[in-house]
Amino acid sequence: MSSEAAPAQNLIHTPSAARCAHDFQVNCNNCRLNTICLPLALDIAQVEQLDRIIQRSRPLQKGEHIYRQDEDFQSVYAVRSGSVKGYSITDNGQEQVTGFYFPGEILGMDGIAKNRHASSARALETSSICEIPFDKLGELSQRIPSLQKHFFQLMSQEIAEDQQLLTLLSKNTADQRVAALLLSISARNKRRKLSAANFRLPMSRTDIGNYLGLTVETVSRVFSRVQKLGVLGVDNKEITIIDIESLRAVADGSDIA
Amino acid sequence: MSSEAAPAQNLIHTPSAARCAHDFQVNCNNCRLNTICLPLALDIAQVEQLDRIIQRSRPLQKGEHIYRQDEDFQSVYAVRSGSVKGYSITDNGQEQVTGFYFPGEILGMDGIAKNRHASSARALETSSICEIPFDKLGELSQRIPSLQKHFFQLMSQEIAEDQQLLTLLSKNTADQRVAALLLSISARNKRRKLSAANFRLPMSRTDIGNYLGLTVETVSRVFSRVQKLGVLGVDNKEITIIDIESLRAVADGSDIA
DNA sequence: TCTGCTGATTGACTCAGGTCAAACCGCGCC
DNA sequence: GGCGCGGTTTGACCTGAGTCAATCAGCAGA
Repeated sequence: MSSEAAPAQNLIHTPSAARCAHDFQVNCNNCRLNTICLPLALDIAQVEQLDRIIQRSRPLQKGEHIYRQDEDFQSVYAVRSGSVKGYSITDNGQEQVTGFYFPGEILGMDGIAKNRHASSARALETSSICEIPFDKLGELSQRIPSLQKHFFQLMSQEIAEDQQLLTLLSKNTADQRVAALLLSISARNKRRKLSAANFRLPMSRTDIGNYLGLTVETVSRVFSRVQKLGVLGVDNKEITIIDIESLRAVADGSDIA
Repeated sequence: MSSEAAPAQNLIHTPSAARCAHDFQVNCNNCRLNTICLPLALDIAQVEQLDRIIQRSRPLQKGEHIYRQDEDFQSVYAVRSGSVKGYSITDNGQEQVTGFYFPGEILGMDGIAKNRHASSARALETSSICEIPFDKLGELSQRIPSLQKHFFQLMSQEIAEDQQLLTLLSKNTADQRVAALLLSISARNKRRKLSAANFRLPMSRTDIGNYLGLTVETVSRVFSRVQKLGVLGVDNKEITIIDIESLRAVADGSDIA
């Protein structure tokens, strides 16, 4: 359902090729993310059926929107490469970051209920996205039980994760929240066979703070403090987890020695 | 999918009748909640198919569990009467209230992802519950597209609501949070054709605080303050919304005159 | 190279809500 | 009736994170 694009394939400057999926020579069967975003139980023929409904457009530039709040809901999306920020604008006009999405992850499922997107999503860096038209996915799910099950599971997972986040926000200190986010990103990197200890944060401090219910200043102070303790190396957006056990200790509030 | 039990039918003291659905003389077609928890598009025959898989057991007493965190996931549940508290226990042993469920509402969907309940649920008062075995629901959804769609929508709605709650917790003051909860309960009462202005809170102040990321003391102070302003009447758990416009003003932070 | 802009950091001060402690209330039970 | 207990309220005080402000670093464009 999503595949990391080969770097050499960036077709941004060939607009005639845009929206033509074949040019990307990518499909679910050869995508190295398919163990993450596809149900394991699908056979090759079924994956091909799914593949046929998926639309792969040109990569999005940093800041471009995938969908906007209140737009008609048509599709859910899988991140193939890059990263995405989900956010909504509240009645009184402030932004609330609702999530960060990395390769292999699905976004847009909050729009199904009302047939209108409940949030917006924009690329945090140049990103490739697979679009999955939801009505076609529904039809296909009628015929492939394991696909239906997979989507129920994906949505359930998002519910469970949001509830964990609620706990984080309502019970934990600034240090714990930031540590938990870093551990989450590290774990998601690991799942994609990337370094769990070394990564570049694609989002700004402001976005991190917004997501975690903190101000920029507090996020910045936490980074400084934890760096001083020798738990993290922080060089602007470049993060090195030096002592993951201590980071876990920070995350669950058991003060480090 | 759920029906408010006739009060006279309380069979708690006739254990032999427990687990025998017929004794409750209740089904989805005669349930006055069916416009809330069923997809509108189902015809009578389809509702009967659904009805056949639903299990209605004896009413639960206050404090009894519907399911427990980490138990095998088998079913989702609909509240027919009463009310339910969802909560989870974090790694470090504290309780986090994840939601309150009223008649017509569905709970347990966070267990689908891992096939294990991610939270626990217990009755806040004597309550009747419809149990919907999830594997059978999945099969039925294969045959009834509008039922599949309805469940996708229900889950999507829960995601969207959780994200609104995240915003509430990360951006709003204690006053705003409490006001928002009261407005939510009021609106849900209204949907069930009950009084939007007068109701009894089934949960404790502690639960409210836990749910909203506040302490009991703060919740209590907010109630006192808002009561003194003439916006609410508070008599222990009995709530009267005296001035709903002002309550809305409190909820969105625009201070009342 | 300089200039301007956006994002990150650091410090000083404030305050909303947490903590701790003491009443208080309603209710079931003896 | 009196007793005990869990839940609620209120007060006094404290603190973690927000606010405001200054500075700094990185980078794009002239």
